Amino acid sequence: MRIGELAEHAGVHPRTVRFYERLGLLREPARTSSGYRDYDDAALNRLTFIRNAQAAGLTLNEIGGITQLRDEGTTPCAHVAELLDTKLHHVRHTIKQLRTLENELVALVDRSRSGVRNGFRGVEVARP
Amino acid sequence: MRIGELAEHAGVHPRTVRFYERLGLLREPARTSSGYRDYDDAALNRLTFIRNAQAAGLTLNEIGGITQLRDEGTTPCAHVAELLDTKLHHVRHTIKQLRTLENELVALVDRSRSGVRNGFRGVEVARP
DNA sequence: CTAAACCTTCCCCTTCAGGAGAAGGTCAAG
DNA sequence: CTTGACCTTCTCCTGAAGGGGAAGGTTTAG
Repeated sequence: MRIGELAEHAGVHPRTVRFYERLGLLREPARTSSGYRDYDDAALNRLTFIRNAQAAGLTLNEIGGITQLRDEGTTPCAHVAELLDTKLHHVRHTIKQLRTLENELVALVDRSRSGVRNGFRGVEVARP
Repeated sequence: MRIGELAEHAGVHPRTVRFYERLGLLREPARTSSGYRDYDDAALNRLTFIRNAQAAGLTLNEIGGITQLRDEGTTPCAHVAELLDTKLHHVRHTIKQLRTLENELVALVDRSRSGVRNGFRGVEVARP
């Protein structure tokens, strides 16, 4: 498929696809005889992964590290393994924090809905 | 208190305090005779509010909207409730994404570990 | 065949959330 | 009184994640 189709499937702009390619997040695709980028489904999978990881709060840089690792199929360096492990701990920590935040938001929404005058002041003392 | 003390209490850099002031998130404080910013506890409360709201996923712009409404005296409970509700949905979505990412990372860490054990250490890899 | 709708590369612009450094004034301790 | 830590304004820089338009080539529908 061409870049426009790929982009539409993933819900991004074609520019973004080229941008990711430039960053090394997407591999350079095949080209048609006229020079157009020609993608397969694997590219769509990867683009979707990038979007999901990004939505989860990873930077493109971090995502690049992970996809590179996936590409290589093996992780030759213990240093990289440590890095991944650190990232995993970080992700788990973030999940915990977000759960706490979720509860606080529920409480805040309830309070401001029920017309409490100080409804949003609670945010001031909330500790995310 | 002076800007350094305020900043330290809130865990930010003095530059950040001035930055928030410039954006209108913090009101211009009193000044000492020599021109130093002179903050009271209300400023610390507000700065803490900004940090918490930011941690909750609000942009500085959104936070500015809230604080401005608060300054005007109107109690925008409905508006804030809506904002918080949107953020709540966002947080829940992010948690889901992070769970997926967690699984992905677990798999990568496993592979990474077994790769090291299987003697692929000699393969050189660029440090991410 | 022609026009619209794609695609290409190139290079500069934008927004967000600050950070850096310069050049100078002030305050507290020794 | 001097030194170091802190403060002031000013202007510019960074980095992340793209967006925009120019100038041109390609494809496809009518």
